[in-house]
Amino acid sequence: MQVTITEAARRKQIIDAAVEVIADLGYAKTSFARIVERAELSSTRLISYHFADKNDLMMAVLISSVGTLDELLNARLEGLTGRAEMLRAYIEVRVELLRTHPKQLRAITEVADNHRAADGSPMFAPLLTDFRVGRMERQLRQGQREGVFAEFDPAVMANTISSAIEGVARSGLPLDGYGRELADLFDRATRAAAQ
Amino acid sequence: MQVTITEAARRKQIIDAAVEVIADLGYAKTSFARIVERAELSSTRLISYHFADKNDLMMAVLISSVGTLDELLNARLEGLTGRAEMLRAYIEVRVELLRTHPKQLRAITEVADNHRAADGSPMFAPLLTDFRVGRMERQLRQGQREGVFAEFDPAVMANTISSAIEGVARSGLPLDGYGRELADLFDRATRAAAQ
Amino acid sequence: MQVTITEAARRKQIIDAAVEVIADLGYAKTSFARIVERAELSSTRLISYHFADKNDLMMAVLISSVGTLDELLNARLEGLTGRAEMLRAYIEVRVELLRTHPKQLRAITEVADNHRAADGSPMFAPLLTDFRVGRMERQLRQGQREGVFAEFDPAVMANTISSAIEGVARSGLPLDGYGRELADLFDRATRAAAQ
Amino acid sequence: MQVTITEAARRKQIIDAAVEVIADLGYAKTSFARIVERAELSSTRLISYHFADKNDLMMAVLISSVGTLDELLNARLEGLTGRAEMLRAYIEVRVELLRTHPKQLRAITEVADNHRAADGSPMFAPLLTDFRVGRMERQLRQGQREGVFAEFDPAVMANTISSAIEGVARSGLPLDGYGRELADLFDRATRAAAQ
DNA sequence: AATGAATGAGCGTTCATTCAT
DNA sequence: GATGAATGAACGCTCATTCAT
Repeated sequence: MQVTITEAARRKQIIDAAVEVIADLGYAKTSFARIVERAELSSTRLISYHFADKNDLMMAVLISSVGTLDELLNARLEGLTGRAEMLRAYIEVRVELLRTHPKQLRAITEVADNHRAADGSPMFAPLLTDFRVGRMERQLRQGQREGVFAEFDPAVMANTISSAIEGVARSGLPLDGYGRELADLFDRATRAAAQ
Repeated sequence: MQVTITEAARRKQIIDAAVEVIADLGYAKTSFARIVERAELSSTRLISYHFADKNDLMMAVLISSVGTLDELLNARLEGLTGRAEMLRAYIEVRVELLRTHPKQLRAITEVADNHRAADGSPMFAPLLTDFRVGRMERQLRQGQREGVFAEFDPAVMANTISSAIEGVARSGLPLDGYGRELADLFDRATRAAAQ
Repeated sequence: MQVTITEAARRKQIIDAAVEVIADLGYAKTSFARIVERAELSSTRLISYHFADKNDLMMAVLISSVGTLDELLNARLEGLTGRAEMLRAYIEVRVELLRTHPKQLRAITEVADNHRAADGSPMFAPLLTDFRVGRMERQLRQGQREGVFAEFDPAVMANTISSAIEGVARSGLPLDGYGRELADLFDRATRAAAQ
Repeated sequence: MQVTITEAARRKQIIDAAVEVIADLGYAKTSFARIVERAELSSTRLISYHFADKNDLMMAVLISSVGTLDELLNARLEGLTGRAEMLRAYIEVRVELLRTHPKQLRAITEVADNHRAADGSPMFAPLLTDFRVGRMERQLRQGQREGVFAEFDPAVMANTISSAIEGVARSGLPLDGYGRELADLFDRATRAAAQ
């Protein structure tokens, strides 16, 4: 059961089509049939062949999209040292990703919000939230210790920043300037008084 | 043609069951069959009898939930005069509603985010967003004119506040103190320098 | 259970709406719901109240339409004596009815052709055909005895004339002149050689 | 994408069963369930697997039936040269087909007459009529130019012949001799005076 | 003379998945 | 590495009809 090059390419093709369908139609209207149309495959059988089940495919979509974006994000943030500087950069890059990778971002949200177990419990949302928010919370807490940031609940602040960024797409507002504006906003909200 | 008492009661029964199912299972897993189970009706036929189609039911769910919550919200905000005071109260009440009306709030989000036309375009989300955000944006703009609020983009700020509130549920954080913390956060982010 | 004026009026209202729906949508797409829309009634319940079942309504549609048209037809034919003259007039009037009563004619055809018992056997078609064709066949036979018509199978001729008239609507050809042309055609086909 | 042997056989099996059901029960009472019974398939799902939707199946029924019969018809008519001779042969063969292929003929009529778009407009009838009648009209017109046929409106005559043939089945009359009788009839109706 | 409320059965269609090559 | 063929279950929706006033 070795993974050949073709196998990997096929999986990527299917995942990419799934990302597009999810971004365009939303999770609820996404089906194997729609993905097959988008990827111009012969039948849904091919998806079942390469992925154990729908859950497996959705996980792959999530891993692929999150992986791609986190890699870009990390590349853009490396080398930054100051906490406030990092926060600003993080927000601006996240908003910038909306312009360069809107489909992946939509797909991540759709899958995380809507993919559930049979009993209705969300499968990926908690992990994803922990992943994103947990990291930021630690940064904020460290910044408070360093005296860069004011007193506030780091968990609430981290979650608020995360939600604010997710909310950018929903707003339909023009993206130019949005990142800077948002960075300014959270700078005011976090900055220690006598910086 | 005219709405009888029995008819209204049945509709309410179905809508309430729908709200619960949507809140518990999410929009994608909600079906007439699940609603029938929850409401202990005889068959899905009864839903089709009282609502033209799925779209009609979802609209009713939205109108019912938004109406209930907005009524409560307005009751709690009336009599407040200062812009900053109003903003604080708005945020705290919205968070408080999460404790008292979690199902309605979840249902609103689920339906607004996921109910779409056949081509995938959202049907209710834009209206709902305009409604909520537009009102707040006008308040912020007025506050800036009055010198209560600092310089910032009111559209971005309104959208950020709205997103932040919607993100509370997702966080899974304890609600006590969350409202106050969030109010403090946006107070710092909006307040004019000469406080 | 006396038949009041209102009762009769209501039945007529429903029958007329049914005729229109059948003519417009065809028998297969006709339902109580569509008739209710057309007649602007409150619910299908009203149809079930005035007619025992679908079969009863369809019978009423047929009786009403056939009755109306036969009355007109007979009025136009009375006083004619010559067999050939009568045949010509019959054909021309039948074609003329297409212009003045297209809906009734379509409804008759639709119901006669498509309304069936549960086992698929037609319910009205044979009677209607017998009624129309039988009468004409007797006229033709009499004309042959009188030496006005040539030798031909009267049953086949009667059925052919009937079919030809029914086929006018299907042709989509302009009606002016069609009746005369058809009358000429069957005059040539029936006329004795040395008239 | 490509049509396999099994696929073609299955489609044929379903189409043939559909033809029988339509011929026996009529279009309005035909459903996937009835076809499944006739073809002894496992479930209606199998029909949906092989045909995009009901419309697709009906089109296939029409194409299959019309194709089969036209092939037979053309084979029987080839080699004939005289216009009058051709007309006679055409009519007689069409009537003969009623004996050998009654189900296909009924199915064609049922589908053409009753299959409609959502708004009630017929989907196949106009094309089918044009196809059949148009061809005959051209033959008649040519015959007139050649002096074989008398003066008459070729469009009306073509439509009348077509209707007369369609009306044979409806008559319930014995078929032996019917074809010849009908051919004689239209021979008299079309033949030029100087025969 | 009419209505409100409800219903069982059936419709065509779509879902992700599986068997057998 | 891929496919053809098929499937059980569920979907939202419409049908004519009935019960109880």
